[in-house]
Amino acid sequence: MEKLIVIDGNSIASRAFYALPLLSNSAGLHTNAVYGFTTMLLKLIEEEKPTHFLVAFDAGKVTFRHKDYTEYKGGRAKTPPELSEQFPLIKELMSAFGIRQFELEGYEADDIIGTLTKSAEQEGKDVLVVTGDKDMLQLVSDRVTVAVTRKGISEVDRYDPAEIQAKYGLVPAQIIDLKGLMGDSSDNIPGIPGVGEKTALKLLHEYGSVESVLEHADEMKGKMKEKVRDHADSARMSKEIATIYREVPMDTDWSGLAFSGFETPELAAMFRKLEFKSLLERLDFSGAGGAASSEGAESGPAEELVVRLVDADNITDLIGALQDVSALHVEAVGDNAHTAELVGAAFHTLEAGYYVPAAVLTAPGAEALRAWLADKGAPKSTWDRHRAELVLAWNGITLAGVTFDVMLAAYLLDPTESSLTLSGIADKYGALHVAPDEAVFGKGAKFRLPEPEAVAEHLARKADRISRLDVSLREKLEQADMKQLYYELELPLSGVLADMELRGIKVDTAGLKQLGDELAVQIERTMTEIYRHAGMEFNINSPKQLGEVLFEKLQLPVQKKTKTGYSTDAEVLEKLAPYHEIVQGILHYRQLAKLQSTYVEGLLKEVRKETGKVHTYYRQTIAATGRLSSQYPNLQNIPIRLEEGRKIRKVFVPSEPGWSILAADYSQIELRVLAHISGDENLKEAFTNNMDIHTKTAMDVFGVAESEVDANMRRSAKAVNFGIVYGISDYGLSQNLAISRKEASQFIEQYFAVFQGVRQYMDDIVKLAREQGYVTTLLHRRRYLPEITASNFNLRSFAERTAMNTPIQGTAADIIKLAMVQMDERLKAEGLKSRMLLQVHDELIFEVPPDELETMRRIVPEVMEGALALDVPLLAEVDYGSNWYEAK
DNA sequence: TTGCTCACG
DNA sequence: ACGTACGTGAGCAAA
Repeated sequence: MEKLIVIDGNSIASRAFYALPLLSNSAGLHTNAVYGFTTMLLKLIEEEKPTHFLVAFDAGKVTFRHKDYTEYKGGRAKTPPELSEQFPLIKELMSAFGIRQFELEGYEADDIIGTLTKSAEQEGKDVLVVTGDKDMLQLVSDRVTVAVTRKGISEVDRYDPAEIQAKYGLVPAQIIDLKGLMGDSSDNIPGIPGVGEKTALKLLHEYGSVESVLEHADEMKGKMKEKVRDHADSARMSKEIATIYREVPMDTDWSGLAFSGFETPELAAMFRKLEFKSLLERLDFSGAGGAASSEGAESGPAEELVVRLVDADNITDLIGALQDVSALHVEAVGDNAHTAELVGAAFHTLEAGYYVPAAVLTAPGAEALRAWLADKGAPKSTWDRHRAELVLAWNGITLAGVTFDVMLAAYLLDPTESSLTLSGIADKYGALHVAPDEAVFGKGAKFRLPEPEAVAEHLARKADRISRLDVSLREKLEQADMKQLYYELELPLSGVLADMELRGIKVDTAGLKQLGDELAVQIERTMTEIYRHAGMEFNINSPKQLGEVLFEKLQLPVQKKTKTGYSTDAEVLEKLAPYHEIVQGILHYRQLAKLQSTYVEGLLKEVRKETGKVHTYYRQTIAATGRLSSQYPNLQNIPIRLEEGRKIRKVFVPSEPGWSILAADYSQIELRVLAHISGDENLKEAFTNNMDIHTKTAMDVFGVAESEVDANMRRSAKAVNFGIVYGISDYGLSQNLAISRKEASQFIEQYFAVFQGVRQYMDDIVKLAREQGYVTTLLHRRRYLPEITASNFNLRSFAERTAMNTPIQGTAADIIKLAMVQMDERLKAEGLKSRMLLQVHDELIFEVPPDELETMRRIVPEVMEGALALDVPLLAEVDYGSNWYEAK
């Protein structure tokens, strides 16, 4: 059965535009109307399964209607540029979908549609018209259904003759009479003033048409009679204008409108350009056409891909081809690379993809393959080399010789990439599609490894994509001037990290358990006290229950609300402390409970029974600024600020008796970086003279001598310095210091008066971000800030603060990463047994044998301070002890 | 899963 | 006038 869908292009585009927030891609192109249009198309294709398709657009500024009625559409607001710039995209999109579009100078889309539906009717074919305009209901017939968008674009009301009868009591042809009487303010059609839908319908039910209503004007009473008589011409003209012209001189032959598959490479490319990531994931672009695949796995006629499943008998084939392997992919199940279960590895050559299951990879017979993996001189590309190295290492296999890692490259090219998956990156950079892992393996409870052939196919395809992306991303890194950052910093660092993590850090589990026991006693005591004050028992961990106790039962004054109820965070509780004794108990309980659950119980769960060590997993591709992050366990947030928590550090001990823990941290690295990149003379001078920066700031901001700076002034100055680094706002500073906004604003003004270079930097960097769309660090690390041009104040302000902060935080990250790579080289070069264990953003932790202590106390600060030459000196302070707590 | 809270730099 | 400090991860409660 043939079925034609005709879309009123202008109408649907503007509906979509106003229904969706003003989305834009990273290039700043607005895409909301395009996106809405696309989702509507996909829905129509799926639900209606049309055999033919057409989108009609208005063309030209003057249509024949204007000749008769110059005011036509006069009241309509001008199309906003954010919408008109999307029309070319929509038209491009239609081509990519393989959908014909049509427009004709001097005619509106309505008329084209009217003409087409008329001919379809005559030929006895079915048409569905999709529009946002109810005027089109006049086209409805037994053959023609009109779908009108309702509230946004996702929902439509479908009208056939019966529906129009039910809703209006009219036949479709009477819709124009309805318009003639009631008019349409959006098109500036007057109708009869004072006649709305209700009156118009009443009149039509009685008289049937505009003409008949006018003829019978004399039968009417009072006001109505007057109105109809006075505006008879207006009504006649309005009806005429509302009537869709169905005789447009055009080809009404359907055969050119045939619609078949749409999942073409062109459409995939279009989606990538528009950054419609979810749609790229949802649709199956791997085959040449066909319907959207719900299976997700590769299906249909895919590209040529020879896949060989390797077993003990044929492994020599792969071994013989190893010199041709350019890329490999190691697959493992589990988020934590240290515990993930190895599935297998795929090896890509131009001739074939080889898949080696874990059992074969680790068994006797694969020695030559493992030797190749460990061969530094055998170059290979990977996706997430860091993870692969860890997974293989835990399976007794060494990985070396990785010369390019696609994931790391994709991260540098856009560190805020929301789907840093091979599938997502392949789509983004125009490599052939590969199904997302969830589509092959399922996720959550539905996770299941399919049969080996399917795994082989998927992993071989991944290895293929890695080798393709290798080529294109190398070039992109060069274009972005990030070659050095990549090859000399990030790529070597990934190996350094893997080494650190594999070594792990020893935990004194007995000491930790004892700490837990002591906490348990205190927690019990504190709970009892809280229940006594509350007069009831409840779950203190539940913000909901706690809120009810504090603000309903005890009637304490509500300070702040969250979107789900009362806020009970520490800031609120501090304010409530004077009102009721229970509050202090709750604060204490929170502190103890955090230590117990996160740092005692949580840490104990991560300790390996066999070695008594924890092996954190540093993530190199998470933070937008270039920092590392740490998981399983997170060793970058071990307590230090409060003494009770700081004791946790006592359980981190050297792995060998007699050794020490040595810690070195950069002093004020971010403010030193700021001094360098802003070039502020005053700030540079402060660091060159190695002054206490907060005291110096206090002296300048408050205009006092060093001897006059009291603790409070220094505290304020410190907060101002933090604020500067974060991208200052008076509100933020006022919150932090609990002062008025006005006072905060004065502080900031004073600061900028004496650090004028800093003010200049802040102004310049925001301007630069607006101009080029991104900011960079000293080592050319990049972060895009598309929202810097947003009209929404919040979004824009956030982007502006980020523009100020990212070069500072990011450059500090660059520097310590450099220090890590250099430190690793230095330890090897000097043949030291000392080991680098941890990085905590501005500090490095080592374990050191006694005979190397003096050397390390000298070398570590030397390397850290010399990692990168700035206009101000870098300073690293070092200390050591028998555990992390003592190394302060 | 999402939201809240809190640990760190 | 708008409502926020920048960057992370983990545990718990409540859907």
